[in-house]
Amino acid sequence: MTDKAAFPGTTFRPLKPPKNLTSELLAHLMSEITGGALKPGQRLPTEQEMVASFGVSRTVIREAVAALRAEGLVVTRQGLGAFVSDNAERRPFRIDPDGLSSIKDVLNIMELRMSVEIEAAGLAAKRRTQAQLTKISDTLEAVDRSLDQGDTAVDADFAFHCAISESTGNPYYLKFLEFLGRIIIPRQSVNLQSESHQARSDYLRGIQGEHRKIYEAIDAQDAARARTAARRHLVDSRNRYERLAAAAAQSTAKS
Amino acid sequence: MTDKAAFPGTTFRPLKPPKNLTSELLAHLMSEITGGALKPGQRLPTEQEMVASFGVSRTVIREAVAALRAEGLVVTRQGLGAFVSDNAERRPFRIDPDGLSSIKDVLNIMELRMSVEIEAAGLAAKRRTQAQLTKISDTLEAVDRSLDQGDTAVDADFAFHCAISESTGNPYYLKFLEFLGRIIIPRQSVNLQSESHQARSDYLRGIQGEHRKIYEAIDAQDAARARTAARRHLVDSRNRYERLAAAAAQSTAKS
DNA sequence: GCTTTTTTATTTGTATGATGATACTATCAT
DNA sequence: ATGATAGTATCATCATACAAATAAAAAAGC
Repeated sequence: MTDKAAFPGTTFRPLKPPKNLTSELLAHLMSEITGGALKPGQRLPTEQEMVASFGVSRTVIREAVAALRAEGLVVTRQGLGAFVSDNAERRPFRIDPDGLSSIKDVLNIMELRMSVEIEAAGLAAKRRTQAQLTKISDTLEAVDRSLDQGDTAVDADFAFHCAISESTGNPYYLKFLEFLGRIIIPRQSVNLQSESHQARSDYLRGIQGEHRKIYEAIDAQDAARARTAARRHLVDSRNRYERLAAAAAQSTAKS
Repeated sequence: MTDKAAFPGTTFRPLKPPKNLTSELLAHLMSEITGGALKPGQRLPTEQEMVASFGVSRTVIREAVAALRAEGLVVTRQGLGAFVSDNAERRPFRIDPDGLSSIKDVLNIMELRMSVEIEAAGLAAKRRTQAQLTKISDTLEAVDRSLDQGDTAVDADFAFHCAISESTGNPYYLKFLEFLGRIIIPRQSVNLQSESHQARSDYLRGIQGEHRKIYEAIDAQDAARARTAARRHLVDSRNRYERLAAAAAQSTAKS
Protein backbone atom coordinates (compact mmCIF):
# COMPACT_ATOMS: atom_id res chain seq x y z
CA MET A 1 0.00 0.00 0.00
CA THR A 2 2.98 2.27 0.49
CA ASP A 3 3.72 2.34 -3.22
CA LYS A 4 0.68 4.38 -4.08
CA ALA A 5 2.84 7.34 -5.06
CA ALA A 6 4.95 5.09 -7.26
CA PHE A 7 2.56 5.63 -10.17
CA PRO A 8 2.29 9.39 -10.41
CA GLY A 9 1.02 9.61 -13.96
CA THR A 10 -1.58 6.91 -13.83
CA THR A 11 -5.18 7.61 -13.06
CA PHE A 12 -5.47 6.03 -9.73
CA ARG A 13 -8.83 4.52 -9.62
CA PRO A 14 -10.11 4.63 -13.18
CA LEU A 15 -13.64 4.17 -11.92
CA LYS A 16 -13.69 0.53 -12.71
CA PRO A 17 -17.27 -0.57 -12.35
CA PRO A 18 -17.23 -3.15 -9.62
CA LYS A 19 -18.32 -6.51 -10.83
CA ASN A 20 -21.50 -7.44 -9.10
CA LEU A 21 -24.11 -10.00 -9.97
CA THR A 22 -26.80 -7.41 -10.56
CA SER A 23 -24.81 -5.61 -13.22
CA GLU A 24 -23.96 -8.83 -14.98
CA LEU A 25 -27.52 -10.01 -15.00
CA LEU A 26 -28.65 -6.59 -16.15
CA ALA A 27 -26.23 -6.65 -19.05
CA HIS A 28 -27.34 -10.12 -19.95
CA LEU A 29 -31.03 -9.29 -19.93
CA MET A 30 -30.44 -6.07 -21.80
CA SER A 31 -28.60 -7.85 -24.57
CA GLU A 32 -31.39 -10.40 -24.75
CA ILE A 33 -33.92 -7.65 -25.25
CA THR A 34 -32.01 -5.41 -27.63
CA GLY A 35 -30.71 -8.47 -29.43
CA GLY A 36 -34.22 -9.63 -30.12
CA ALA A 37 -34.15 -12.86 -28.14
CA LEU A 38 -36.90 -11.35 -26.05
CA LYS A 39 -39.43 -9.71 -28.27
CA PRO A 40 -41.59 -6.70 -27.39
CA GLY A 41 -44.64 -7.70 -25.41
CA GLN A 42 -43.13 -11.00 -24.46
CA ARG A 43 -43.13 -11.97 -20.84
CA LEU A 44 -39.88 -12.47 -19.02
CA PRO A 45 -39.39 -15.59 -16.94
CA THR A 46 -40.77 -15.29 -13.43
CA GLU A 47 -38.49 -14.30 -10.62
CA GLN A 48 -38.45 -17.85 -9.35
CA GLU A 49 -37.53 -19.22 -12.74
CA MET A 50 -34.71 -16.73 -13.04
CA VAL A 51 -33.51 -17.59 -9.57
CA ALA A 52 -33.33 -21.20 -10.68
CA SER A 53 -31.82 -20.61 -14.11
CA PHE A 54 -29.26 -17.98 -13.19
CA GLY A 55 -28.45 -19.31 -9.77
CA VAL A 56 -28.72 -16.01 -7.97
CA SER A 57 -31.03 -14.72 -5.31
CA ARG A 58 -34.27 -12.94 -5.88
CA THR A 59 -32.65 -9.75 -4.63
CA VAL A 60 -30.32 -9.73 -7.61
CA ILE A 61 -33.13 -10.53 -10.02
CA ARG A 62 -35.31 -7.77 -8.67
CA GLU A 63 -32.58 -5.15 -8.77
CA ALA A 64 -31.75 -6.00 -12.36
CA VAL A 65 -35.38 -5.88 -13.38
CA ALA A 66 -35.80 -2.60 -11.50
CA ALA A 67 -32.98 -1.16 -13.57
CA LEU A 68 -34.58 -2.44 -16.78
CA ARG A 69 -37.85 -0.87 -15.73
CA ALA A 70 -36.20 2.45 -14.98
CA GLU A 71 -34.56 2.23 -18.38
CA GLY A 72 -37.97 1.72 -19.90
CA LEU A 73 -37.13 -1.60 -21.49
CA VAL A 74 -39.62 -3.58 -19.46
CA VAL A 75 -42.80 -2.90 -17.60
CA THR A 76 -43.76 -4.99 -14.61
CA ARG A 77 -47.26 -5.61 -13.43
CA GLN A 78 -48.08 -7.00 -10.08
CA GLY A 79 -49.64 -10.40 -10.34
CA LEU A 80 -48.73 -10.79 -13.99
CA GLY A 81 -45.03 -10.58 -14.54
CA ALA A 82 -42.47 -8.50 -16.36
CA PHE A 83 -42.92 -7.76 -20.02
CA VAL A 84 -40.62 -6.36 -22.64
CA SER A 85 -41.86 -2.88 -23.40
CA ASP A 86 -43.80 -2.89 -26.63
CA ASN A 87 -43.67 0.83 -26.97
CA ALA A 88 -39.94 1.25 -27.08
CA GLU A 89 -40.39 4.98 -27.19
CA ARG A 90 -39.27 5.61 -23.67
CA ARG A 91 -35.90 4.07 -24.35
CA PRO A 92 -33.35 6.84 -24.07
CA PHE A 93 -30.82 7.79 -26.68
CA ARG A 94 -27.67 6.46 -25.19
CA ILE A 95 -24.17 6.78 -26.45
CA ASP A 96 -21.94 4.40 -24.63
CA PRO A 97 -18.77 6.28 -23.72
CA ASP A 98 -16.88 3.00 -23.56
CA GLY A 99 -17.55 2.36 -27.22
CA LEU A 100 -16.30 5.82 -28.07
CA SER A 101 -12.66 4.92 -28.07
CA SER A 102 -11.84 5.51 -31.70
CA ILE A 103 -11.21 8.92 -33.16
CA LYS A 104 -13.71 8.12 -35.86
CA ASP A 105 -16.46 7.84 -33.27
CA VAL A 106 -15.60 11.15 -31.67
CA LEU A 107 -15.61 12.81 -35.07
CA ASN A 108 -18.98 11.32 -35.83
CA ILE A 109 -20.38 12.67 -32.60
CA MET A 110 -18.92 16.06 -33.34
CA GLU A 111 -20.61 15.94 -36.71
CA LEU A 112 -23.94 15.22 -35.11
CA ARG A 113 -23.44 18.05 -32.67
CA MET A 114 -22.59 20.27 -35.61
CA SER A 115 -25.94 19.62 -37.23
CA VAL A 116 -27.81 20.70 -34.18
CA GLU A 117 -25.68 23.73 -33.49
CA ILE A 118 -25.86 25.06 -37.02
CA GLU A 119 -29.61 25.13 -36.92
CA ALA A 120 -29.57 26.43 -33.38
CA ALA A 121 -27.57 29.43 -34.53
CA GLY A 122 -30.13 30.09 -37.24
CA LEU A 123 -33.04 29.82 -34.84
CA ALA A 124 -31.28 31.98 -32.29
CA ALA A 125 -30.85 34.66 -34.91
CA LYS A 126 -34.56 34.58 -35.60
CA ARG A 127 -35.85 34.37 -32.07
CA ARG A 128 -33.31 35.71 -29.62
CA THR A 129 -34.48 38.25 -27.10
CA GLN A 130 -32.36 41.17 -26.11
CA ALA A 131 -31.55 39.53 -22.79
CA GLN A 132 -30.41 36.35 -24.52
CA LEU A 133 -28.23 38.34 -26.89
CA THR A 134 -26.62 40.03 -23.95
CA LYS A 135 -25.95 36.69 -22.38
CA ILE A 136 -24.24 35.44 -25.53
CA SER A 137 -22.14 38.59 -25.56
CA ASP A 138 -21.21 38.04 -21.95
CA THR A 139 -20.00 34.51 -22.59
CA LEU A 140 -17.97 35.78 -25.50
CA GLU A 141 -16.21 38.22 -23.24
CA ALA A 142 -15.70 35.49 -20.70
CA VAL A 143 -13.85 33.49 -23.34
CA ASP A 144 -11.66 36.52 -24.02
CA ARG A 145 -10.83 36.94 -20.36
CA SER A 146 -10.08 33.26 -20.00
CA LEU A 147 -7.85 33.35 -23.05
CA ASP A 148 -5.95 36.35 -21.70
CA GLN A 149 -5.11 34.32 -18.66
CA GLY A 150 -3.58 31.67 -20.86
CA ASP A 151 -6.39 29.26 -20.22
CA THR A 152 -7.83 26.91 -22.83
CA ALA A 153 -11.27 28.33 -22.05
CA VAL A 154 -13.09 25.09 -22.71
CA ASP A 155 -15.75 25.90 -20.14
CA ALA A 156 -16.28 29.42 -21.39
CA ASP A 157 -16.36 28.16 -24.97
CA PHE A 158 -19.01 25.65 -24.05
CA ALA A 159 -20.97 28.33 -22.24
CA PHE A 160 -21.01 30.38 -25.43
CA HIS A 161 -22.47 27.51 -27.41
CA CYS A 162 -24.97 26.82 -24.66
CA ALA A 163 -26.06 30.45 -24.64
CA ILE A 164 -26.81 30.22 -28.34
CA SER A 165 -28.77 27.01 -27.88
CA GLU A 166 -30.71 28.65 -25.10
CA SER A 167 -31.61 31.53 -27.39
CA THR A 168 -33.50 29.21 -29.72
CA GLY A 169 -36.31 29.20 -27.21
CA ASN A 170 -36.40 25.45 -27.70
CA PRO A 171 -35.16 23.83 -24.51
CA TYR A 172 -34.30 20.58 -26.23
CA TYR A 173 -31.43 22.19 -28.08
CA LEU A 174 -29.75 23.05 -24.83
CA LYS A 175 -30.45 19.64 -23.39
CA PHE A 176 -29.00 17.89 -26.38
CA LEU A 177 -25.94 20.08 -26.54
CA GLU A 178 -25.26 19.58 -22.87
CA PHE A 179 -25.51 15.85 -23.43
CA LEU A 180 -23.07 15.82 -26.30
CA GLY A 181 -20.79 18.29 -24.58
CA ARG A 182 -20.32 16.00 -21.63
CA ILE A 183 -19.09 13.33 -23.99
CA ILE A 184 -16.70 15.11 -26.28
CA ILE A 185 -15.40 18.03 -24.25
CA PRO A 186 -13.06 15.96 -22.09
CA ARG A 187 -11.44 14.51 -25.20
CA GLN A 188 -11.09 17.90 -26.83
CA SER A 189 -9.15 19.35 -23.95
CA VAL A 190 -6.91 16.33 -23.64
CA ASN A 191 -5.79 16.62 -27.21
CA LEU A 192 -5.08 20.29 -26.88
CA GLN A 193 -2.54 19.89 -24.13
CA SER A 194 -0.06 18.26 -26.45
CA GLU A 195 0.26 21.43 -28.50
CA SER A 196 2.82 24.13 -27.92
CA HIS A 197 1.72 27.24 -26.08
CA GLN A 198 1.98 29.43 -29.16
CA ALA A 199 0.14 27.05 -31.43
CA ARG A 200 -2.55 26.63 -28.85
CA SER A 201 -2.99 30.35 -28.46
CA ASP A 202 -3.28 30.88 -32.20
CA TYR A 203 -5.76 28.07 -32.44
CA LEU A 204 -7.93 29.48 -29.70
CA ARG A 205 -7.81 33.05 -30.98
CA GLY A 206 -8.90 31.76 -34.36
CA ILE A 207 -11.87 30.08 -32.75
CA GLN A 208 -12.79 33.29 -30.98
CA GLY A 209 -12.84 35.14 -34.29
CA GLU A 210 -15.30 32.59 -35.63
CA HIS A 211 -17.39 33.01 -32.52
CA ARG A 212 -17.62 36.74 -33.19
CA LYS A 213 -18.94 36.14 -36.68
CA ILE A 214 -21.70 33.95 -35.31
CA TYR A 215 -22.56 36.51 -32.68
CA GLU A 216 -22.75 39.32 -35.20
CA ALA A 217 -25.13 37.37 -37.39
CA ILE A 218 -27.35 36.58 -34.41
CA ASP A 219 -27.20 40.21 -33.42
CA ALA A 220 -28.29 41.19 -36.93
CA GLN A 221 -31.04 38.55 -36.81
CA ASP A 222 -29.72 37.09 -40.03
CA ALA A 223 -30.52 33.39 -39.78
CA ALA A 224 -28.82 32.28 -42.98
CA ARG A 225 -25.62 34.11 -42.14
CA ALA A 226 -25.68 32.71 -38.61
CA ARG A 227 -25.96 29.21 -39.99
CA THR A 228 -23.14 29.80 -42.43
CA ALA A 229 -20.88 31.21 -39.74
CA ALA A 230 -21.72 28.39 -37.37
CA ARG A 231 -21.08 25.81 -40.06
CA ARG A 232 -17.72 27.29 -40.88
CA HIS A 233 -16.76 27.42 -37.22
CA LEU A 234 -17.83 23.88 -36.49
CA VAL A 235 -16.39 22.34 -39.64
CA ASP A 236 -13.09 24.08 -38.94
CA SER A 237 -13.23 22.98 -35.35
CA ARG A 238 -13.85 19.42 -36.39
CA ASN A 239 -11.03 19.47 -38.91
CA ARG A 240 -8.65 20.92 -36.37
CA TYR A 241 -9.52 18.19 -33.96
CA GLU A 242 -9.03 15.58 -36.64
CA ARG A 243 -5.58 16.96 -37.42
CA LEU A 244 -4.58 17.15 -33.77
CA ALA A 245 -5.84 13.66 -33.07
CA ALA A 246 -3.95 12.28 -36.04
CA ALA A 247 -0.80 14.03 -34.89
CA ALA A 248 -1.26 12.76 -31.37
CA ALA A 249 -1.72 9.23 -32.65
CA GLN A 250 1.44 9.65 -34.68
CA SER A 251 3.50 10.82 -31.72
CA THR A 252 2.29 8.07 -29.41
CA ALA A 253 3.01 5.50 -32.09
CA LYS A 254 6.57 6.74 -32.35
CA SER A 255 7.29 6.73 -28.62
CA MET B 1 -64.03 -8.47 -23.59
CA THR B 2 -66.63 -8.37 -26.33
CA ASP B 3 -66.90 -4.60 -26.14
CA LYS B 4 -63.37 -3.94 -27.29
CA ALA B 5 -64.63 -2.63 -30.59
CA ALA B 6 -66.96 -0.27 -28.79
CA PHE B 7 -64.17 2.26 -28.36
CA PRO B 8 -62.40 2.28 -31.69
CA GLY B 9 -60.48 5.47 -31.19
CA THR B 10 -59.46 5.06 -27.59
CA THR B 11 -56.36 3.28 -26.51
CA PHE B 12 -57.58 0.60 -24.24
CA ARG B 13 -54.86 0.24 -21.74
CA PRO B 14 -52.92 3.49 -21.81
CA LEU B 15 -50.08 1.70 -20.07
CA LYS B 16 -50.37 3.68 -16.92
CA PRO B 17 -47.17 3.09 -15.01
CA PRO B 18 -48.19 1.52 -11.75
CA LYS B 19 -47.22 3.62 -8.78
CA ASN B 20 -44.71 1.75 -6.74
CA LEU B 21 -42.42 2.90 -4.00
CA THR B 22 -39.26 2.18 -5.96
CA SER B 23 -40.27 4.43 -8.83
CA GLU B 24 -41.20 7.24 -6.48
CA LEU B 25 -37.97 7.02 -4.59
CA LEU B 26 -36.06 6.81 -7.84
CA ALA B 27 -37.71 9.96 -9.13
CA HIS B 28 -36.98 11.71 -5.89
CA LEU B 29 -33.32 10.76 -5.84
CA MET B 30 -32.93 11.58 -9.50
CA SER B 31 -34.33 15.06 -8.99
CA GLU B 32 -32.01 15.55 -6.05
CA ILE B 33 -29.04 14.68 -8.22
CA THR B 34 -29.97 16.53 -11.37
CA GLY B 35 -31.27 19.41 -9.28
CA GLY B 36 -27.91 19.80 -7.65
CA ALA B 37 -28.93 19.01 -4.09
CA LEU B 38 -26.55 16.08 -4.31
CA LYS B 39 -23.36 17.19 -5.94
CA PRO B 40 -21.02 15.02 -8.03
CA GLY B 41 -18.71 12.96 -5.88
CA GLN B 42 -20.87 13.43 -2.85
CA ARG B 43 -21.89 10.38 -0.91
CA LEU B 44 -25.51 9.44 -0.64
CA PRO B 45 -26.97 8.62 2.74
CA THR B 46 -26.41 5.03 3.77
CA GLU B 47 -29.10 2.52 3.07
CA GLN B 48 -29.95 2.41 6.74
CA GLU B 49 -30.33 6.16 6.90
CA MET B 50 -32.58 6.13 3.87
CA VAL B 51 -34.65 3.36 5.38
CA ALA B 52 -35.15 5.57 8.40
CA SER B 53 -35.74 8.83 6.56
CA PHE B 54 -37.99 7.55 3.77
CA GLY B 55 -39.80 4.94 5.81
CA VAL B 56 -39.44 2.15 3.28
CA SER B 57 -37.66 -1.13 3.38
CA ARG B 58 -34.12 -1.68 2.29
CA THR B 59 -35.36 -3.59 -0.75
CA VAL B 60 -36.95 -0.45 -2.13
CA ILE B 61 -33.84 1.59 -1.44
CA ARG B 62 -31.62 -0.93 -3.13
CA GLU B 63 -33.80 -1.21 -6.22
CA ALA B 64 -33.89 2.54 -6.63
CA VAL B 65 -30.14 2.82 -6.22
CA ALA B 66 -29.65 -0.06 -8.64
CA ALA B 67 -31.64 1.90 -11.21
CA LEU B 68 -29.55 5.00 -10.56
CA ARG B 69 -26.41 2.95 -10.98
CA ALA B 70 -27.62 1.46 -14.23
CA GLU B 71 -28.44 4.98 -15.37
CA GLY B 72 -24.89 5.97 -14.56
CA LEU B 73 -25.84 8.65 -12.08
CA VAL B 74 -24.26 6.97 -9.11
CA VAL B 75 -21.55 4.45 -8.49
CA THR B 76 -21.69 2.20 -5.47
CA ARG B 77 -18.74 0.64 -3.75
CA GLN B 78 -19.02 -2.13 -1.29
CA GLY B 79 -17.98 -1.05 2.15
CA LEU B 80 -18.00 2.62 1.23
CA GLY B 81 -21.37 3.72 0.02
CA ALA B 82 -23.05 5.20 -3.01
CA PHE B 83 -21.62 8.28 -4.65
CA VAL B 84 -23.00 10.66 -7.22
CA SER B 85 -21.09 10.04 -10.40
CA ASP B 86 -18.54 12.76 -10.95
CA ASN B 87 -18.18 11.99 -14.60
CA ALA B 88 -21.73 12.50 -15.60
CA GLU B 89 -20.86 11.69 -19.17
CA ARG B 90 -22.51 8.34 -19.24
CA ARG B 91 -25.88 9.84 -18.47
CA PRO B 92 -28.10 9.23 -21.46
CA PHE B 93 -30.08 11.84 -23.31
CA ARG B 94 -33.57 11.13 -22.23
CA ILE B 95 -36.78 12.67 -23.34
CA ASP B 96 -39.55 11.71 -21.04
CA PRO B 97 -42.56 10.83 -23.18
CA ASP B 98 -44.85 11.61 -20.28
CA GLY B 99 -43.70 15.20 -20.26
CA LEU B 100 -44.37 15.43 -23.96
CA SER B 101 -48.04 16.07 -23.64
CA SER B 102 -48.24 19.56 -25.04
CA ILE B 103 -48.19 20.33 -28.73
CA LYS B 104 -45.43 22.78 -28.07
CA ASP B 105 -43.17 20.01 -26.88
CA VAL B 106 -43.83 17.86 -29.91
CA LEU B 107 -43.09 20.80 -32.17
CA ASN B 108 -39.85 21.43 -30.34
CA ILE B 109 -38.81 17.84 -30.81
CA MET B 110 -39.70 18.02 -34.48
CA GLU B 111 -37.54 21.10 -34.73
CA LEU B 112 -34.61 19.28 -33.21
CA ARG B 113 -35.11 16.38 -35.56
CA MET B 114 -35.22 18.87 -38.41
CA SER B 115 -31.77 20.15 -37.55
CA VAL B 116 -30.27 16.73 -37.74
CA GLU B 117 -32.08 15.71 -40.89
CA ILE B 118 -31.19 18.82 -42.82
CA GLU B 119 -27.52 18.23 -42.27
CA ALA B 120 -27.96 14.52 -42.87
CA ALA B 121 -29.36 15.27 -46.30
CA GLY B 122 -26.34 17.43 -47.07
CA LEU B 123 -23.90 14.79 -45.89
CA ALA B 124 -25.74 12.09 -47.77
CA ALA B 125 -25.41 14.12 -50.94
CA LYS B 126 -21.70 14.33 -50.41
CA ARG B 127 -20.99 10.79 -49.34
CA ARG B 128 -23.71 8.46 -50.55
CA THR B 129 -22.62 5.33 -52.35
CA GLN B 130 -24.50 4.02 -55.34
CA ALA B 131 -26.00 1.26 -53.25
CA GLN B 132 -27.26 3.75 -50.68
CA LEU B 133 -28.77 5.91 -53.40
CA THR B 134 -30.60 2.90 -54.73
CA LYS B 135 -31.92 2.17 -51.28
CA ILE B 136 -33.25 5.70 -50.96
CA SER B 137 -34.91 5.34 -54.33
CA ASP B 138 -36.46 2.06 -53.25
CA THR B 139 -37.99 3.58 -50.14
CA LEU B 140 -39.36 6.41 -52.24
CA GLU B 141 -41.13 3.92 -54.47
CA ALA B 142 -42.37 2.09 -51.41
CA VAL B 143 -44.03 5.31 -50.27
CA ASP B 144 -45.68 5.61 -53.68
CA ARG B 145 -47.02 2.07 -53.52
CA SER B 146 -48.27 2.59 -49.99
CA LEU B 147 -49.96 5.83 -51.01
CA ASP B 148 -51.66 4.12 -53.97
CA GLN B 149 -53.21 1.70 -51.55
CA GLY B 150 -54.70 4.59 -49.61
CA ASP B 151 -52.35 4.13 -46.73
CA THR B 152 -50.84 6.96 -44.73
CA ALA B 153 -47.41 5.46 -45.42
CA VAL B 154 -45.92 6.55 -42.13
CA ASP B 155 -43.63 3.55 -42.00
CA ALA B 156 -42.46 3.95 -45.56
CA ASP B 157 -41.99 7.67 -45.00
CA PHE B 158 -39.86 6.98 -41.99
CA ALA B 159 -37.87 4.41 -43.94
CA PHE B 160 -37.08 7.08 -46.51
CA HIS B 161 -35.69 9.41 -43.89
CA CYS B 162 -33.76 6.58 -42.30
CA ALA B 163 -32.24 5.65 -45.65
CA ILE B 164 -30.95 9.20 -46.01
CA SER B 165 -29.51 9.17 -42.51
CA GLU B 166 -27.84 5.89 -43.27
CA SER B 167 -26.25 7.40 -46.37
CA THR B 168 -24.33 9.90 -44.26
CA GLY B 169 -21.96 7.11 -43.31
CA ASN B 170 -22.26 8.36 -39.76
CA PRO B 171 -24.17 5.77 -37.79
CA TYR B 172 -25.15 8.22 -35.09
CA TYR B 173 -27.48 10.05 -37.46
CA LEU B 174 -29.52 6.92 -37.94
CA LYS B 175 -29.48 6.14 -34.24
CA PHE B 176 -30.67 9.60 -33.34
CA LEU B 177 -33.36 9.68 -35.97
CA GLU B 178 -34.66 6.30 -34.88
CA PHE B 179 -34.79 7.60 -31.34
CA LEU B 180 -36.74 10.70 -32.24
CA GLY B 181 -38.92 8.79 -34.65
CA ARG B 182 -40.13 6.48 -31.91
CA ILE B 183 -41.31 9.49 -29.99
CA ILE B 184 -43.08 11.63 -32.51
CA ILE B 185 -44.29 9.21 -35.18
CA PRO B 186 -47.20 7.87 -33.15
CA ARG B 187 -48.48 11.38 -32.62
CA GLN B 188 -48.13 12.31 -36.24
CA SER B 189 -50.30 9.45 -37.42
CA VAL B 190 -52.95 10.08 -34.81
CA ASN B 191 -53.45 13.62 -35.93
CA LEU B 192 -53.75 12.62 -39.54
CA GLN B 193 -56.74 10.38 -39.00
CA SER B 194 -58.98 13.30 -38.28
CA GLU B 195 -58.56 14.63 -41.80
CA SER B 196 -60.83 13.81 -44.69
CA HIS B 197 -59.65 11.25 -47.19
CA GLN B 198 -59.17 13.81 -49.95
CA ALA B 199 -57.31 16.29 -47.78
CA ARG B 200 -55.13 13.52 -46.45
CA SER B 201 -54.29 12.31 -49.91
CA ASP B 202 -53.35 15.79 -51.09
CA TYR B 203 -51.23 16.31 -48.03
CA LEU B 204 -49.36 13.06 -48.52
CA ARG B 205 -48.81 13.59 -52.26
CA GLY B 206 -47.38 16.98 -51.45
CA ILE B 207 -44.94 15.39 -49.08
CA GLN B 208 -43.91 12.90 -51.69
CA GLY B 209 -43.10 15.72 -54.09
CA GLU B 210 -40.81 17.22 -51.50
CA HIS B 211 -39.20 13.85 -50.98
CA ARG B 212 -38.38 13.70 -54.68
CA LYS B 213 -36.61 17.04 -54.57
CA ILE B 214 -34.40 15.81 -51.75
CA TYR B 215 -33.66 12.62 -53.60
CA GLU B 216 -32.72 14.46 -56.76
CA ALA B 217 -30.29 16.68 -54.93
CA ILE B 218 -28.67 13.68 -53.26
CA ASP B 219 -28.53 11.97 -56.60
CA ALA B 220 -26.79 15.03 -58.06
CA GLN B 221 -24.45 15.12 -55.04
CA ASP B 222 -25.42 18.72 -54.44
CA ALA B 223 -25.15 19.15 -50.69
CA ALA B 224 -26.43 22.70 -50.50
CA ARG B 225 -29.48 21.90 -52.60
CA ALA B 226 -30.15 18.78 -50.56
CA ARG B 227 -30.10 20.81 -47.39
CA THR B 228 -32.41 23.42 -48.85
CA ALA B 229 -34.87 20.80 -50.07
CA ALA B 230 -34.77 18.99 -46.74
CA ARG B 231 -35.31 22.22 -44.86
CA ARG B 232 -38.28 23.13 -46.97
CA HIS B 233 -39.77 19.68 -46.54
CA LEU B 234 -39.29 19.57 -42.82
CA VAL B 235 -40.39 23.12 -42.15
CA ASP B 236 -43.52 22.51 -44.20
CA SER B 237 -44.09 19.24 -42.43
CA ARG B 238 -43.75 20.93 -39.09
CA ASN B 239 -46.13 23.71 -40.05
CA ARG B 240 -48.68 21.25 -41.36
CA TYR B 241 -48.54 19.35 -38.12
CA GLU B 242 -48.95 22.55 -36.17
CA ARG B 243 -52.02 23.46 -38.18
CA LEU B 244 -53.55 20.01 -37.85
CA ALA B 245 -52.87 19.90 -34.15
CA ALA B 246 -54.44 23.30 -33.65
CA ALA B 247 -57.48 22.20 -35.64
CA ALA B 248 -57.75 18.99 -33.66
CA ALA B 249 -57.55 20.91 -30.42
CA GLN B 250 -60.30 23.19 -31.71
CA SER B 251 -62.62 20.32 -32.63
CA THR B 252 -62.16 18.50 -29.34
CA ALA B 253 -62.80 21.71 -27.48
CA LYS B 254 -66.08 22.12 -29.30
CA SER B 255 -67.35 18.57 -28.75
C1' DG C 1 8.53 6.97 18.19
C1' DC C 2 7.39 4.87 14.11
C1' DT C 3 5.82 1.33 11.10
C1' DT C 4 3.31 -2.82 10.48
C1' DT C 5 -0.25 -5.86 11.60
C1' DT C 6 -4.63 -6.97 13.62
C1' DT C 7 -8.97 -5.92 15.02
C1' DT C 8 -13.27 -3.56 14.77
C1' DA C 9 -17.00 -0.95 12.84
C1' DT C 10 -19.46 0.49 8.92
C1' DT C 11 -21.48 -0.27 4.54
C1' DT C 12 -22.85 -2.49 0.44
C1' DG C 13 -23.73 -7.26 -1.73
C1' DT C 14 -26.36 -11.40 -1.50
C1' DA C 15 -29.53 -14.82 0.24
C1' DT C 16 -33.88 -16.25 2.32
C1' DG C 17 -38.42 -16.32 4.29
C1' DA C 18 -42.81 -14.15 5.01
C1' DT C 19 -46.78 -11.28 3.95
C1' DG C 20 -49.63 -8.21 1.02
C1' DA C 21 -51.51 -6.81 -3.51
C1' DT C 22 -53.06 -7.89 -7.97
C1' DA C 23 -54.58 -10.41 -11.90
C1' DC C 24 -55.86 -14.46 -14.13
C1' DT C 25 -58.45 -19.13 -13.77
C1' DA C 26 -61.41 -22.62 -12.35
C1' DT C 27 -65.37 -23.79 -9.87
C1' DC C 28 -69.95 -23.38 -8.38
C1' DA C 29 -74.60 -21.44 -7.59
C1' DT C 30 -78.32 -19.24 -9.76
C1' DA D 1 -74.94 -18.49 -19.76
C1' DT D 2 -73.92 -15.35 -16.09
C1' DG D 3 -72.05 -13.77 -12.03
C1' DA D 4 -69.96 -14.61 -7.62
C1' DT D 5 -66.45 -17.15 -5.18
C1' DA D 6 -62.29 -19.33 -4.11
C1' DG D 7 -57.82 -20.63 -5.68
C1' DT D 8 -53.37 -19.90 -7.75
C1' DA D 9 -49.56 -17.49 -9.71
C1' DT D 10 -46.85 -13.47 -9.58
C1' DC D 11 -44.87 -9.19 -8.38
C1' DA D 12 -44.27 -5.66 -4.31
C1' DT D 13 -42.69 -4.97 0.06
C1' DC D 14 -40.80 -5.95 4.50
C1' DA D 15 -37.63 -8.11 7.68
C1' DT D 16 -33.59 -10.64 8.94
C1' DA D 17 -29.19 -12.73 8.37
C1' DC D 18 -24.69 -13.32 6.72
C1' DA D 19 -20.74 -12.35 3.40
C1' DA D 20 -17.41 -9.22 1.47
C1' DA D 21 -15.05 -4.96 1.12
C1' DT D 22 -13.32 -0.87 3.04
C1' DA D 23 -11.62 2.42 6.32
C1' DA D 24 -10.45 3.63 10.78
C1' DA D 25 -8.91 2.42 15.19
C1' DA D 26 -6.21 -0.49 18.12
C1' DA D 27 -2.50 -3.43 19.02
C1' DA D 28 1.91 -5.34 18.16
C1' DG D 29 6.66 -5.23 16.81
C1' DC D 30 10.88 -2.93 16.09
